[in-house]
Amino acid sequence: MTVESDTTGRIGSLANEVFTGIATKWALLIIDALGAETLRFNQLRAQVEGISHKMLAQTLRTLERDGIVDRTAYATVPPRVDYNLTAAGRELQATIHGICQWTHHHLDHIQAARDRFEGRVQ
Amino acid sequence: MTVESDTTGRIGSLANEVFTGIATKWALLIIDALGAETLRFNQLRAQVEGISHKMLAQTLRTLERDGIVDRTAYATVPPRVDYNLTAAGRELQATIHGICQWTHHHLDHIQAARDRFEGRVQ
DNA sequence: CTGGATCCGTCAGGATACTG
DNA sequence: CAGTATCCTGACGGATCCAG
Repeated sequence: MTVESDTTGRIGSLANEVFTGIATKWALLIIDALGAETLRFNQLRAQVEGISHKMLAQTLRTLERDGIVDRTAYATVPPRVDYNLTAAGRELQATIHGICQWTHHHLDHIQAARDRFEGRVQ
Repeated sequence: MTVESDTTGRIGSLANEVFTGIATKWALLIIDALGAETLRFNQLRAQVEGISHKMLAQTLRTLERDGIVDRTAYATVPPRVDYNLTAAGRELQATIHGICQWTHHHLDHIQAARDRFEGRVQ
């Protein structure tokens, strides 16, 4: 429905690009973590299990660019930067949180499915 | 409950492993596609834009193993295999569909945020 | 038509060091 | 503390061929 805009930008490719950006382990975990409260860089690093310094910075940058995460830097020393979700980001977080909840609630179910699968494949 | 399975007893690692499996572009798109209707292999291939033969088969396998996707093969010739979501899978699909919807609804918002960001970074 | 198996290039992403 | 830049390895994932 009315997808073709101009010569340069196909909306479809933008959608794919954006989706590719958030359909990532780290992006999803970061967004979910920010759902609870505003966090600073190293607080996020501690909260998102196993994420590296580089990936956190990199992912936060694209999330900020796409208007999902809001970044506010204070000119203090040492510097202090707060990250929180934008209005759009909070909407997204609500659904993402559902995935995390689902994973948590179905762990035993999944374990059983795996055992069944293993026996099935011999 | 049902945590004490292996020597390590790390339920956290299972959760992380499962989450890593579904927090993927292809997995999310496949699950969302199956939300609408039962689909066959090549129907899925056509529906999930840009997915390769290999990744479709591979992702479907792990989704089946984790009890998210149900696979039913008919012993006909040529063979015919139907994929659909399990009960747990449908729960998951509901939240995943929210992400797809979000992406679709916020495209203009994102585009504006990008433009703003570009100007901001000089 | 479904779905392995193999080869192979690309790049995501970790480790490290450096700046403000 | 926050963020960037560089190097380098492993795996993700595409293309292709083979099988039931």
